Amino acid sequence: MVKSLMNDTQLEAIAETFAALADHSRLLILHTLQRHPCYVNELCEKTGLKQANASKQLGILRNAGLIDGQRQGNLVRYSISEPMIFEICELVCSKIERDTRRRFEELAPGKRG
Amino acid sequence: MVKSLMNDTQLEAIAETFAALADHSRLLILHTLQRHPCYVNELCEKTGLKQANASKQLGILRNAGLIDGQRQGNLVRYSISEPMIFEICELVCSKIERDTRRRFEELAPGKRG
DNA sequence: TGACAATATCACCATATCGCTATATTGTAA
DNA sequence: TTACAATATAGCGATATGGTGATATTGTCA
Repeated sequence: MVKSLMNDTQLEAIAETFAALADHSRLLILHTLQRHPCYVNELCEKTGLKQANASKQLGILRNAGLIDGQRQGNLVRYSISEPMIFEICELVCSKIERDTRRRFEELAPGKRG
Repeated sequence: MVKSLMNDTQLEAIAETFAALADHSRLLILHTLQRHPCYVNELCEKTGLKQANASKQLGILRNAGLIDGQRQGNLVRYSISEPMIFEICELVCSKIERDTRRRFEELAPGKRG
């Protein structure tokens, strides 16, 4: 077994960041916050998530250091704290598009799209 | 609830890609394959993963379209099929470094590193 | 064909996670 | 203080996942 350039702690930290991104609801939240910061109730309305679930997912995103929440009286205003995630998502999206196109070509070779 | 620019299928596809990246063992495999393609037994040796587990995780990575496996007689040679993942990992790594440094600064303000 | 090697898959246990309801916490205003 | 609103947390059931040993599959060679 080879000595790794990456140690376990680093790998675990990277894995945790990806885990925070690996959920439909949380991606939806991030996608919503990308347009503009939101209070929790707004987020629930826009995403269709229930309040308890939204709070839970927001906590996970905040723990991962991807978003930031600031109390404003009775409300909490969440915003993206790590714009880098959109670069990442764009890379993934382009990969998925490529995959989809390739799979389509395999199914219907020569067809124009 | 607002109409999303991203539909559920797209979000699910993105989430699945991140899920494939959200595991310590799989990151270790990718990190190993980044240096050069490997046969399964080599991979087991280098990563310390057991054969059954390595096969399982390799299957997940292949399903996610991140790696590619080619039979060569009795062996199967795996290689990265999506170099983009290293761009992604680098972005995440730099974020983690930043976070770590910031946390360190908060604990020991003014200290030189 | 049979014996063997490399890899993949199966069945299982332990653990983690999602979304839910109910409840607790925190802040405002009277 | 009480009443109320916004958010967070607890606890639950259902489901998914990681790692394991055992076994199946696939390929090589005699």
